[in-house]
Amino acid sequence: MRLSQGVEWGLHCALLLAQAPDGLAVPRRTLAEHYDLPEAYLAKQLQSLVAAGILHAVSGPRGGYRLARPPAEITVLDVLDAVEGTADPFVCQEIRQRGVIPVTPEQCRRPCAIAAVMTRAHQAWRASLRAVTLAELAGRVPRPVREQQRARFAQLRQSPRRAGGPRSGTAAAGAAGSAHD
Amino acid sequence: MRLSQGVEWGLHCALLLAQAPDGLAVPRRTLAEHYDLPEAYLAKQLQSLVAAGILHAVSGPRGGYRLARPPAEITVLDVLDAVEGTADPFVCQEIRQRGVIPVTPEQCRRPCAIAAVMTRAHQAWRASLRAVTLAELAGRVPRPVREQQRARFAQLRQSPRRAGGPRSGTAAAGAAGSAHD
DNA sequence: TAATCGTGGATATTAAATGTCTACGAAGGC
DNA sequence: GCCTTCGTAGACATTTAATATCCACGATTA
Repeated sequence: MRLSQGVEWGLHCALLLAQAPDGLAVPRRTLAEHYDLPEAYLAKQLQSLVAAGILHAVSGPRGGYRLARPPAEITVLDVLDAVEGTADPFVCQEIRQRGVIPVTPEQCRRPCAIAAVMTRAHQAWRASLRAVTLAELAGRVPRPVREQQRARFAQLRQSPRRAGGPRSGTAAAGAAGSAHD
Repeated sequence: MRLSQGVEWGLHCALLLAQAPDGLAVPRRTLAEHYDLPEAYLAKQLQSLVAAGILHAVSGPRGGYRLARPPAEITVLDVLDAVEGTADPFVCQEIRQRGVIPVTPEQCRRPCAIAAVMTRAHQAWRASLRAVTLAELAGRVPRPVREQQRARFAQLRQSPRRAGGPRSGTAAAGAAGSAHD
């Protein structure tokens, strides 16, 4: 059992957008560069978040992605459900009914105890993720990291192209110990 | 994210063994027929349970599998860990450190909040599974199903071969509404 | 000694995750 | 109106894991 990469990508991108000023749209390329992710594949993951109503996509110049609602109203579970789906990782195949001597459907009115236990565990997992919002996560971002991001967003507002700034000029400064999250 | 079939197989087989009398060993073929599972692949899953110290394998004629310890001392989590491993389904790739402006390792002394949230959820999931033992699950098996199994185990003790009994003779009776779990 | 078992490894098959590419439509600036 | 910057949608290719099968081998018992 393993969660796809899209979960980490989606959570980090959503968390980054949660720290963007008001309604600023962040282009996909900027997000991809920020975390060194394949832009084309990231597009797929972000589409899921848009379809789920977590992100809002803006077309055209100065376009990009922004949160569809306040960070305090988006839980980690919301992002998980959008990227991974809401299905229980345990899929009961009812092998009780398949054997040499199959259980009759009447005896299966109540789902088998095993499936019940697995479902309860899944609910506990979901409840834990539902208890945390993007706003709370944003509050835990270290101050220096947050300020670095603020500068990045400012750049974005001024020059619509090459959101990371001139690559050659900032290479030295970037390697000197800047931070993001 | 999805759990492998082996989880359901392992849980059902362990639950069945939990209902077997004292130290009776149940051959793999019997288990496979009981749930209509591919015997060769089931062997792989059972090996994991043996390696984890949950099952004990007995070689030779009258051999098979039995629980390595009392059902009350085997939790659902034990089986899950044996079959699926104990790894967190969320693997943090620390994409914070990979971007155009990487976060310095010093700023990552504390694991990123996102990973922390995911880990906590995983712990909640595990705690939920750890709270249930095979003995408790066995107690929830319907009475008629349990008695059917008792008869099956008795057959096993008497005739070492063809644990399911003569296939042709029991076909009609088997379809008439017998039960197992 | 022969028959019944489980073990371990090699191998094939299938499904899903991962990643890329291209044509297209939407929206703003000139 | 036209062009550029964007996201969208779908068709692919690639990689990895799950699923499954098979066989030679050792252990055990009648």
